[in-house]
Amino acid sequence: MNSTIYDVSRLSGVSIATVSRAFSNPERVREHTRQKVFEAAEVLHYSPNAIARAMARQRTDKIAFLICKEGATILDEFYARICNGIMGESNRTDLELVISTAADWDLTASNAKNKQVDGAILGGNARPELVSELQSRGLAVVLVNNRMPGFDIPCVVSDEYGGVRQVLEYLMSRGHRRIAMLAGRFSPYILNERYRAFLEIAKSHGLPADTRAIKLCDPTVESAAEACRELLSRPDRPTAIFGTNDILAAGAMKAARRLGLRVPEDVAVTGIDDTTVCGMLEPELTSLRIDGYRMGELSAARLQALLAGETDIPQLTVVPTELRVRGSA
Amino acid sequence: MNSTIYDVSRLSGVSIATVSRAFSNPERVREHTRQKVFEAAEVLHYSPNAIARAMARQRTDKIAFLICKEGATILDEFYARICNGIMGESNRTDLELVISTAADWDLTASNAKNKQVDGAILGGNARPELVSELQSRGLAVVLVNNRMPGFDIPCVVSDEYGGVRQVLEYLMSRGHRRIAMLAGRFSPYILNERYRAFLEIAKSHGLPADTRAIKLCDPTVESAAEACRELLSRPDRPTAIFGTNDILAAGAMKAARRLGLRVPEDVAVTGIDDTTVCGMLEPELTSLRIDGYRMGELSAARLQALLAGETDIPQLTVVPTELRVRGSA
DNA sequence: CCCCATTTTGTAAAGGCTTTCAGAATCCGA
DNA sequence: TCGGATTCTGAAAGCCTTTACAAAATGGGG
Repeated sequence: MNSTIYDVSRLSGVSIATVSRAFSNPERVREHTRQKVFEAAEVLHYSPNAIARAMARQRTDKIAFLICKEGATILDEFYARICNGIMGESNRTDLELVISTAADWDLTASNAKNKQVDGAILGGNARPELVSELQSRGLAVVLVNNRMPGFDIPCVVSDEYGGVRQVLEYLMSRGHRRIAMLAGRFSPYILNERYRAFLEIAKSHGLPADTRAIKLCDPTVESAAEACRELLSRPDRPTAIFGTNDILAAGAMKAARRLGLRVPEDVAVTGIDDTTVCGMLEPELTSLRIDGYRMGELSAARLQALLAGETDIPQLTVVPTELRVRGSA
Repeated sequence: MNSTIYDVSRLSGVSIATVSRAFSNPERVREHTRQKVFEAAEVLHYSPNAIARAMARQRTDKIAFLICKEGATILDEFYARICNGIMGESNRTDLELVISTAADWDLTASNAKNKQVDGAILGGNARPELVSELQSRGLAVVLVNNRMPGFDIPCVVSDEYGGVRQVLEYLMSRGHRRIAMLAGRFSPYILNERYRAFLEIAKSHGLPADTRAIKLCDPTVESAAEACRELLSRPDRPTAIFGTNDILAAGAMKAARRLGLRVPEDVAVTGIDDTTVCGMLEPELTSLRIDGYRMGELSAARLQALLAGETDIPQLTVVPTELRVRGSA
């Protein structure tokens, strides 16, 4: 069906070894010969068979993006952005990408083995055992939106601490002093970073921010609305609610409206992620942009570097955030 | 590193051919022998090498999902759902999935050739030439959320006509007579289906629905809000706005609010897709659920059937819709 | 014009599995 | 117990590249 290296060899009058080199190590074949080879290839519509190549090279040029997150997947806009970034970068470096959920890989070890990939990017709350398992199998591994102390592994994260500061300083600049954080139970890493940052920064600015100022809730609109109702019913009602993502912030806005409070006049609301929903809410939601696309790109680049055997790969890459001010705060 | 079929052969005392059969055609090897093989495999942590298998079989068990849509990708929640469905199904049937945008495949034919896949699912507005190209290359092709008359190809779509009817009949049951459709410039197929359905159904129910009742806009919140402003400023203002997706509906709600109109009292609003944003809007958005996940599953199943050489594969599969009534209408 | 150092090219052996074909083992009825 | 029909198993030929290793060609300097 498709022509092979032999066909090209025959037509161009050189050996298959030379054809092979013309394609994968052009500089190792003389200009004139290379020309002939490419012409023949052109005529025959030849292009190297990736499978055979993988077979011979013992390398697939294929990587996996594993989303380690209960329930959610690519449906989470933030992860979809990361995914997009990975796709962009891997496309650029000619790596093939397979996307999967960690669950799929955990279930059947055999399955995991079958998907022959050279490396994997683990997004979110990856289990350390999974990392060990993969590394011990000789795979290159990179973490995105997570860190794993004690592991020798490149991580790509956003500047959670700085981001929280941006939000808080903005709110303070608008005169807010009673600021509450509505924290979703996300992956431990993210939850912890934002929680800690909030307390530290609030404290350092002399805000009355003990742990009572932080309210945990499940990562759904309803749970957030419910939790926020409680917050807004306190005698010393907060003047600003800082949702740790846009969904929670939307829940906060709902709660406010149900209580007859106006946003942002009576209570300001901010989110994190800057998802598309921000522009659909009324008022539009002020949100901290986390550059998921860039995080994806960078993690793919790190993995690529790992595969290329580069040394001195940064163990930690931090992507800056940016506050997008809109009507809600 | 990894053990091979030879290791298993040696340890179990049978030939590699038998080991191979034990794994891919278990019924063709005697119970007793099979047992021995599996035990040895267990001990050696052997599992067949997918690359080598693909090489020998001349088949990759790998399929591609191509999103044919300018700009948007997996970031579009609806497509993410389709994608999820495809992932679920292909996981079930042990097919590997690569996700890509049509743009990536168009750019370099060579590239497309390199990704050796057995088949492809084209989502959205695929170019007929791309289909011909792929089919002529011997790939199995399936269309999802699109149809292509004149092509011999299975298509999986949602019941656009029925869905539009559900929405209109619901609105009419609530007493609405002046209903306007806010139609986004999506893929020609979808736009046309919804447009036509609206006109036919409205007409058949004696609604004053000429083409003036349909307003086209770009698929963004702002464009929708702008278009809707015009609709709502007419002397015979519509009492209901039927957005052809949730983003447009959100835009309609914005426009209404800007004009001081209450939703749903002064103007009812409905959307399509039932995306997560519905629950975040205030009031919550009544929307027509299109089962993207199911569409994905079914298209993967069709592709699988095609690959399995099955005959009598339905050329058209229609997935039913369901109206989710919430506060906005 | 020869010789040695360099490039360039070719030969042949993997790489791990599937599958055809033929021979070996097994089963069944008589 | 024997013959023939079945079912199992094994040897070997691919599948398409890459890559030592070795041979051939090329280029310069003397």
